[in-house]
Amino acid sequence: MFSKACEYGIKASIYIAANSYDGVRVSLKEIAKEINSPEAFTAKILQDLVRNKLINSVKGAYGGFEIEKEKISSIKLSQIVNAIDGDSIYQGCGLGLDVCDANHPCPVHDQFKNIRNELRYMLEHTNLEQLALDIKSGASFLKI
Amino acid sequence: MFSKACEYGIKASIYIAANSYDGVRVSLKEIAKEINSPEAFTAKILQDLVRNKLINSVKGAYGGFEIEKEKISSIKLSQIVNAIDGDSIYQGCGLGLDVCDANHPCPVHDQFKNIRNELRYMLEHTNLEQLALDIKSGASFLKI
DNA sequence: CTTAAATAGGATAAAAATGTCCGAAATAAC
DNA sequence: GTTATTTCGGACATTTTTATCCTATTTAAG
Repeated sequence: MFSKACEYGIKASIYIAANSYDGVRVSLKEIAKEINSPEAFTAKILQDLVRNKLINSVKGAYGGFEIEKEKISSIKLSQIVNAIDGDSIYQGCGLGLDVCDANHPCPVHDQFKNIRNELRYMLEHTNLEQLALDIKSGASFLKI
Repeated sequence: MFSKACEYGIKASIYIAANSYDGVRVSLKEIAKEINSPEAFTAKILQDLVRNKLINSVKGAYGGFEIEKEKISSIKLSQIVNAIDGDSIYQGCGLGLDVCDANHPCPVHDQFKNIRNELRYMLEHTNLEQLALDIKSGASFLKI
């Protein structure tokens, strides 16, 4: 469904959010360990999220990544997916046609429209706070 | 959502079904042209579908690909997707966890469960006949 | 039997995604 | 100021996906 990069990006964001909730800044090393991802590759993805202003980074000793507390509940999964994978998951035709709309539908246009819309709705209405709280309470997991 | 291979496989199957409906066998060359796909790559995918007994092939002059008429309505999209991309689209965790179930859910387990189930239901309940008839009537398109 | 047309399948190539390495820059602590 | 720590960013490497090429095999037609 998502690229590996996007999976790592989502998990990293949730981990950062869960810690920022307690005012704790976390390092790349810690993030990669806690979400079980390759460190250097994760660094690239975090850079991307920083450039998209979804997370903040602080260089140097005692630096790391964080999200402003007030912002945590306003960041939607869709923003993370969009920053990393783009919008092809919403926009694109299920069978890869360049043009695919009601006037010129691919064979599965209608069937996919529903599913894509639900996926879009879900991603646009799920925010980092919900997900971070479940991690903090132990109701959900980022690895194994 | 699907791999290119799977997109080509679905489109090719629909094109073959639409022609088999009229008792016409079609060649690789014709298929690739009509679904706008690279010929040699499409050949590999068709071989795969033949090995999975979803379509039949006939070698030699006047050969090509076809689907038994009675079988067209019984072939579900899910069978084609399964033959090419495997079942990761149904089974896999949305965030790539090796283990992700109700007891040990990833942060988006519940949200994805619904969407994956709807996708699965749709693929398991959409058959080649429906899709082929729309192509024949001009209600849907395989290219451009 | 010969020829032309077609799929089968192995080997190879190109492109994209994933992953690694290393030096530069920034920052806190001493 | 020096040092240790940490992100940034460019270059490179590996793996997977996508795509191509070429030969063998099969089959209908003449």
